[in-house]
Amino acid sequence: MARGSFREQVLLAREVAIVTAVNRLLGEKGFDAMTVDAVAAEVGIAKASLYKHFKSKEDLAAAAMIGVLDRALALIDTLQKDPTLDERDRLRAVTRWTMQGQLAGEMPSLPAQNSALRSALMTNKKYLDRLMQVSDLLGAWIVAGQTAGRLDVSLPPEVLLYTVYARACDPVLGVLKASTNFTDDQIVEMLLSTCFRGLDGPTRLATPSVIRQAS
Amino acid sequence: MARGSFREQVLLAREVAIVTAVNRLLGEKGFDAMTVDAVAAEVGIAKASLYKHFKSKEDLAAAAMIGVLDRALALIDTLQKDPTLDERDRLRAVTRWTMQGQLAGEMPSLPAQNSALRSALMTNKKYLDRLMQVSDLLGAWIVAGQTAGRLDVSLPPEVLLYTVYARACDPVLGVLKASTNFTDDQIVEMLLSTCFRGLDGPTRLATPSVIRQAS
DNA sequence: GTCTATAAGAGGATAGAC
DNA sequence: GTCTATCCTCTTATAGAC
Repeated sequence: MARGSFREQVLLAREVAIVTAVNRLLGEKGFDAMTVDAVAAEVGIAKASLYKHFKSKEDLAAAAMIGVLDRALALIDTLQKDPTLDERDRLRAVTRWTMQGQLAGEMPSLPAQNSALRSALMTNKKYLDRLMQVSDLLGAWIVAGQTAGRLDVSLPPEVLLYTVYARACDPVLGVLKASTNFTDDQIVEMLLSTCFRGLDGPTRLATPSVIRQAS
Repeated sequence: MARGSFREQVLLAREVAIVTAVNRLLGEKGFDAMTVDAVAAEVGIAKASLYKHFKSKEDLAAAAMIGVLDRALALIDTLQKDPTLDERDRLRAVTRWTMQGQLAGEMPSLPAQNSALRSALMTNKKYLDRLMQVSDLLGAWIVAGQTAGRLDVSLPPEVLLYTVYARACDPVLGVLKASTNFTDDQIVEMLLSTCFRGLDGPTRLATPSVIRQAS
């Protein structure tokens, strides 16, 4: 291994450390409340050094999001290969992973409102590529699950997809963790229940009059 | 009506105008992104004048939240009196109102993370009073609904309560509004379905093994 | 109570030496 | 690439005249 390669590895390790810190802080405080100073402090380097690796705060967040999507793609791939699971089981497993990550403080939560961050992400090819990959894969599961009658066919697939996505930033997780004595696992299983089975009791009512329409 | 009373009415009207503006901006941008300058501009007064009415930005947000809770209490009272509705219907109606308010941009969305705002709210007696009133009333409906088998009895009442609360800041509403052609009413009815009936298809699976535990 | 002007401080980003 | 020191902008909050 050449000397240049070693140096590169050191730099790569530093970037990994930066993204890890960003990931944690983004999960803990959200994008707005996270300061670049805090990231630099957690990594143990000067703020100016951060800007040699990433050109803006939005870039930092984008790197963290790309990491999450990469992990999601790896999980999806693993689930895809398990023949004992149907599509609903797989979607549930991804949702569970999402919730567990949030409770562990490793899931960067990006307010859907933020415009500066959103526009940065929407022009980030690496991010968009992975987001579309995830959406395509999950979307295929959803449609298959609906066809098999395991997922609600009266709802457009996008609605199911976005509902699953939203579990990554569901505030109920944090509120339950802070105000009750349930374990993380119990919280996750309960919210998986509200997500997939809903709040209704066992008495199923008539099919809702949801009207399908072009999206 | 005395002159002093007239002056007071003018001031009251001004405060109402301020809270209305805060409400709108809080719904549109959230607490962090809302600036006091923007509020002053929307009301049409100087920023310093704002601070004669409310002593801090947190106070502004608290006033808006109190207004929302007052409206919620009024709605709950109306629903309470309607004998044609069962508890689940009432909970659904409150959830629908919540979603409609968010889509109309009138529902201030407060990130559950924000500490400065949270601590300000937690020491605001008027806010806490109303929040507890709402929670008690909705909690009673939930327990009654569970007893009647209309709401999932395998979940603790708090989980149902917080899940309903979370619909006031569900990002799925905004995403669907921005990326599809569904009408507001369609979006609301679809998300009411995901909330109460869940994502599962008509084939109900075995009762989930959610373990009740002290909260 | 309303205004103009400004203090006070946080936070994103950069200059320039090494 | 890393550091220290600094700039600059934005935002909350207040001083002081009217």
